[in-house]
Amino acid sequence: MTSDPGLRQRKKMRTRQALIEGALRLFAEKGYDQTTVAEIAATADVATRTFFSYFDSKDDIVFFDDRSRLERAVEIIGERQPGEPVADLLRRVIDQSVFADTDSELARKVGPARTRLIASVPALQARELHLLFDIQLQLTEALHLACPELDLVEAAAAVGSLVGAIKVVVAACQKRGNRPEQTYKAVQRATDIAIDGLNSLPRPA
Amino acid sequence: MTSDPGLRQRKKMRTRQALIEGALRLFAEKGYDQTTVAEIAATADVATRTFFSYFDSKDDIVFFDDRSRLERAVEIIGERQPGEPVADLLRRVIDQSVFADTDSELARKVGPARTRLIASVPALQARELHLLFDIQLQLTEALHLACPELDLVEAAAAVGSLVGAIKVVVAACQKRGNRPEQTYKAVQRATDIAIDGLNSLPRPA
DNA sequence: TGCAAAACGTCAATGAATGCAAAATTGCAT
DNA sequence: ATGCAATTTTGCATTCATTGACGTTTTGCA
Repeated sequence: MTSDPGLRQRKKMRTRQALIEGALRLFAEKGYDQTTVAEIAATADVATRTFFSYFDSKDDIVFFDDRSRLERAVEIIGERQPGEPVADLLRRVIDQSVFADTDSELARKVGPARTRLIASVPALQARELHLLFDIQLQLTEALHLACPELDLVEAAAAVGSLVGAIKVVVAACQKRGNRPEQTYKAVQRATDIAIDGLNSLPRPA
Repeated sequence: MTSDPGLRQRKKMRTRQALIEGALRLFAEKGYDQTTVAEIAATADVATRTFFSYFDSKDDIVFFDDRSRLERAVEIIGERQPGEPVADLLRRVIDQSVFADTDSELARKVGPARTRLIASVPALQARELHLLFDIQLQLTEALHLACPELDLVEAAAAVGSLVGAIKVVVAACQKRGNRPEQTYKAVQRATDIAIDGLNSLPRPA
């Protein structure tokens, strides 16, 4: 399958790619709300209707690589070393699927611009949170499978606690306008807090 | 201000209430997607256009009491007893603002039906997650203010970790079709895990 | 080459959301 | 009670995402 994309598939890939690049370029140039689906379709020389056979909605196109990120994460969980502590495993998941650039050069190219875009468009924020939520449910299943010592509730709590801590911390950093480096440190701190628990926080003087 | 709503305000309140009740009734009867804003407006005897001066969007009306829940939560955080452990404080916040019914009888009346509705409509799920995210940022600020021993990152991690664990656990329970009672127990467990940290989870055999 | 499936495009319709200016209501002062 | 000013409500037009139905074109394969 990977060896034989076939003309048909290759063509679809190219169109898909063209739509993504066109969309992100337009979003950057004119803003998300000011860009219509028709315009996006035009950049790839397809009909407006066709756009919707590639993406379910206008906002979907911004998250084109979510699926591959999730797959990588599930893969990492599946490769858990027997006896490896859950905390260690999840640390690796975060590092390699959230921070690592996806294989595609495309993802690398748009990375920071996309982050800014999402942060500035409420509709995209909502979409991202929804996708992330779904991802967490799938990670929960994967974790439950890979760690027989965890019941489903424990797996869900582990995933939710870690991802939740990171997500809110990142948002708080962005809101305050932190540099990426500081934000990265904050993520490490958030991870530690989730792993060590709220009781590990500093006590009142 | 509470003593003198004035005819104008009272009328607005009644219209608002009528819109909410009409909308939720229609959503329950015909489903969310099958209900148009025009129909909702009709149940309250106002023009379609007027709906949008009461709510920013069709999905907004489902979350009519979010604001008051948030306000209660912030209030509770503000009343923190000096020296009270963060974990205890946040436990109370969860109990009293998430589970407790809001003051309004309306919220109580629609409670369970609304939960089912949101779970079944993707657009509402996304909206809920977005609102919840925003709420978490505000709780982070409140917590940071009430607990000087916590820096902003720590406060954000605390809120995100706890809320994240609970949210994912609840979803996992619903997905599996658990009874409300089991789900409630699972929330307690999720809370404990967030507070004690992922390292408190059972180790592999 | 020729057929069946897959993809694309055209057309039309629905419905959310918004801007605008006119019409109706209400609060308040005279 | 009357009238003015502020606030709301409304009707209307418009834009745009999204979807369904259906005919046309391409591509894969026998």
